[in-house]
Amino acid sequence: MSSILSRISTLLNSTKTILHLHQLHARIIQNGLEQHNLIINLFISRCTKLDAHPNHTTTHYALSIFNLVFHPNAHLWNSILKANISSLPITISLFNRFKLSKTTPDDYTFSSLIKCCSIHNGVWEGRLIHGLVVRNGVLGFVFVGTSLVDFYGKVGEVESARKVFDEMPERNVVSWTAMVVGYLSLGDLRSAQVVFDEMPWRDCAAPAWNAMVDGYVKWGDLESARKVFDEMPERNVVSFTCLIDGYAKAGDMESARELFDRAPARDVVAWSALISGYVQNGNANRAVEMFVEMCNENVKPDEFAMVNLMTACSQIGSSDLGLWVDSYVTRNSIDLSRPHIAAALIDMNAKCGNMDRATCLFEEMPKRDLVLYCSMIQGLSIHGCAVQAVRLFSRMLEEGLVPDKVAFTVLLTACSRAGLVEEGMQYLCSMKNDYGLVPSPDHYACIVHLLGRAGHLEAAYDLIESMPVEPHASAWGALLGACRLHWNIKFGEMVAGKLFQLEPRNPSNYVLLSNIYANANRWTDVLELRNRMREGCVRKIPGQSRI
DNA sequence: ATAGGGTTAG
Repeated sequence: MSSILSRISTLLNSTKTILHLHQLHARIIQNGLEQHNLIINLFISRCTKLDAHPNHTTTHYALSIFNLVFHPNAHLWNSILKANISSLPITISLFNRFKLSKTTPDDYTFSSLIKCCSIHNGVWEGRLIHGLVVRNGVLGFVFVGTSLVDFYGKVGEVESARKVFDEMPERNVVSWTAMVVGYLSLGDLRSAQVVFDEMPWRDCAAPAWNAMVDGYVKWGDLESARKVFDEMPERNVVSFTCLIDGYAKAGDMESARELFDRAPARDVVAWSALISGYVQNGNANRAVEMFVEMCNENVKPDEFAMVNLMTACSQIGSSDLGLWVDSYVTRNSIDLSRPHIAAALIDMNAKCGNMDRATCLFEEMPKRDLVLYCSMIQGLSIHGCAVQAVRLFSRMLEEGLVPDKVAFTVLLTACSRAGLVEEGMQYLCSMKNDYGLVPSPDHYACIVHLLGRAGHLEAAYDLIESMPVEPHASAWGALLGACRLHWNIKFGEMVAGKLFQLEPRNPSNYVLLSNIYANANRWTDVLELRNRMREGCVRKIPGQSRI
């Protein structure tokens, strides 16, 4: 008997696939061990380890086998709770069954339960379990106390976290770190720093140091982040990544790059911090180069890195590069069913001019959400298929999706590109009346552009004057562009006058008006404008014209 | 005799 037991447990340890699990399950039944707590426990633990990634088939499998055990012991109950930590309701109902059984929950039980509440933001459940922890006399266990500190920190009740922390009879590095992280997540940097400074064994608490660096970065205090970083006794990849990310977000790519070169190791996350920095700071070409370099150093890109690459390509807009990235994504079995990845891929194909591919991807999605629709509508509108874009918006409404501000910006831009005056005005009304959205200056600028291009300069002017929001320079700018389009001197002068007040240093406004004058052969006026431009140190930067 | 736990970058 004991030999079969040790054979099965050895086999379990080397189990890699679901097929192996099924074979072992058969063997367990053959030997009449379905009621054997230890074997079933090992089996369930193995299921949990194989279920690190989505589709919870092995978790369901584990649960079905657990349900056949008549008298599970506390170990087995704890294992099945841990296996189902990704679902709060299942965990709670299992725990209720556990309480009704003859066995009693222990410290292991409660730390799993609290962790589950903390993952799922179960504030109410967590408080309830805190009460049970006290009643069951397990509050003194370090793991239980630490889980509670972590839980209260995550749900934003840092005072409760502090209370548990202060009352803990025994604390270790992890407890202290959880307390620091709790303060940091609420932005209470001072309290975090105080706890961090009092922390014993601080030199061997890398996670706490990294959390401090990350916290200062997240709350915008790059200097303090740097200070903590420089004081660290030992820095690992994470430490470097936190700070690289901070510099990248602040637009200081030189410092980011310098740190990156100094990092002891470079994993995908470190590379991504730098690459996304280049993307966000408008240096898409550099981002693509870095991506290639990363691949050459045998660092395998994950989904996050791929989204960065696709965003960079969208900015560059090269059709060839877009096709290459598309085939790269497909070859490397990146999960296209995840909406944000599919959205990035569709957006990239659309911006790179590969509309057929974009349409194909869009139609083949099992489900289309708002973001996906917006990418597609924008793609069509960029490529002069604005009528189709507007039609797609209607289809989106038919599917029951509710448009937001971004959706309307995309839609109104499409209308203005296609010269759909009536539709545009209707959608602006619908936005206010049907969806309760307040049009932003950008939305108004779209409509002004639309009216202006169609030659309704007066209507556009009236719209700007009647805007409930502060008229943004972009609305006036759109109108001035329209005045140039129709060579209208009267409106042009009036609008330009407003713009010279709003943004006296923007050269395109001067250039537009001077074009209008030139067209009417009013060369004295052109000359006078040139002088005004020079006096105000306004210089036209080549390629920055607004039209 | 035997099994299981809390913190950590994008």
